[in-house]
Amino acid sequence: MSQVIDRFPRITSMPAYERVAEAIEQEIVSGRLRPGAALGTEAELVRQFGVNRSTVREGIRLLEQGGLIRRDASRRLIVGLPHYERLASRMSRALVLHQVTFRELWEAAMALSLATIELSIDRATPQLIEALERNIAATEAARHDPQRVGELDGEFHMALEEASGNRVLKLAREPSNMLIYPVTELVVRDVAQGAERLIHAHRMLVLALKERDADLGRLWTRRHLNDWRKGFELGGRDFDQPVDSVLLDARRQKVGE
Amino acid sequence: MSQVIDRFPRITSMPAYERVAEAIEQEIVSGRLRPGAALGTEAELVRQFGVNRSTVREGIRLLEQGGLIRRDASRRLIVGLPHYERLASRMSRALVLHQVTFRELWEAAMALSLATIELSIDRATPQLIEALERNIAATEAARHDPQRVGELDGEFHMALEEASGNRVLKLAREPSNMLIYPVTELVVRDVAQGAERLIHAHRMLVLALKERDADLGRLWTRRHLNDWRKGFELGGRDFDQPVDSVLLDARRQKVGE
DNA sequence: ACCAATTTGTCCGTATGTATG
DNA sequence: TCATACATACGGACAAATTGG
Repeated sequence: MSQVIDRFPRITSMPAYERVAEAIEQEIVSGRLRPGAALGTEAELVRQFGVNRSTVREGIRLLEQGGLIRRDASRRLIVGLPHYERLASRMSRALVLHQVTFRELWEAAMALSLATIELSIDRATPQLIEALERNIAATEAARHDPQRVGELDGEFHMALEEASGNRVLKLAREPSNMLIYPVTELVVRDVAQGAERLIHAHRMLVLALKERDADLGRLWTRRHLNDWRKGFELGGRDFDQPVDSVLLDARRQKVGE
Repeated sequence: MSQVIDRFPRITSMPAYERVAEAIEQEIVSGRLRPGAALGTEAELVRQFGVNRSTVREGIRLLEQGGLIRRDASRRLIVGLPHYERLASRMSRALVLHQVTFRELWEAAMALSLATIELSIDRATPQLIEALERNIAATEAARHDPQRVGELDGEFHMALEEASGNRVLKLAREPSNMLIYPVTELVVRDVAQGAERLIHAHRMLVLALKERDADLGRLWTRRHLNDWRKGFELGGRDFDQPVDSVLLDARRQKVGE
């Protein structure tokens, strides 16, 4: 047995099903195949690549999982546009497997929330502010239902990210969100006045949007997240503890992936 | 044909290969199968699941793509730990397909860079500061080689993210980085004094780390990124133009994925 | 270093359920 | 309603690579 560390992947090693996947992927990322375009039947791919159906099918599975290709209602292959949520779900799963801590999640959420509110203050439309106010009203109505409050809080911040007009920011936040919001429910449940403090913070954030007051937005973003952290620690939880896979399981059941 | 929108996915619809993949995934994310653990041979999985080998293989391909399982040197299946870079690569590919603009990338990079420098100032070790200084020295030596300057700039910020001690932040930035740094080379090439300004900014960032001066760190992070933006626009490029797939192709060739 | 057993990669043929026209 | 096309799934087969004696 050789002790030498391989520097190069052996050139003969790439199986046919990987090459099939890569060939199709190249066509898509290069733009020659647009999202929504039909990829042809398996039989056609068999003919084009000159490999067996089983091989084509394995290659298809590789891309199918990443969302790069998918099947329409009649199970025909079409080029797909990888959806944010799907990728975010994989990211948060990776975060859990890497045992990141709640502190890391919280720090990242703070940075991204501050950027989100700043951009939203510049770009928020009346329609969006109205949607946020409806969300606050719904949260007030559900203030005694921690689970619903947690859900509505997630929707509030999702709408805020939408308002920022920055999809990169939204995508960067999503993995953290998927792990943080399930805990919000617990925080609201544990802390007396938790729901009220959350609602008030949301109100002040909307006020900041209306007045286009960036300082106010930053202030209440910080307070809102600090409240979350205090609630987290008041519940006897360790801020430097790795995110538990239990959280991910709960989240995945809701998403229904 | 029914015009009714389906409310529920039909329960019989999940193909056997998907159920195979999901069953294995559950074992992994729940922690019952640890990264590095052997998954058994295909024949064993055929026996356990009671399906055909082709079906097992298709299910395996689904997980293989996400990095959740991989093959060791002898092509046996083992549980893998999805690597950041792999996911970041898919994320940036999705960003390109969604035609995000350089403005969106830049705004996200700004938010994350500011957070990174703040945390790094709290947590940077002497070893790390030394590594950053070596990087600056190397950049000075290569100041007339735009490509090398671009690479070293990427390494500088990567090290800075490492110093922040926050993997979520690092992961959130990586997709933007993969699209931004290839352009840094062009910016340095176009702008006279580009390399000098870059080097000076890096020096001031290291100074901020040494003095533990957060204000200084934020100031020069902003200046550094504003420089990048000015250079981008001086090159006649449109800041609100979608990221071109050409960039991704160039990047993917370097990574060699 | 050779040999036998195991395992993966690939291929072939066929049957079945389902969607489309 | 019927016929066709297609994806899904199965069983079997063989070559190449790898392992372990």
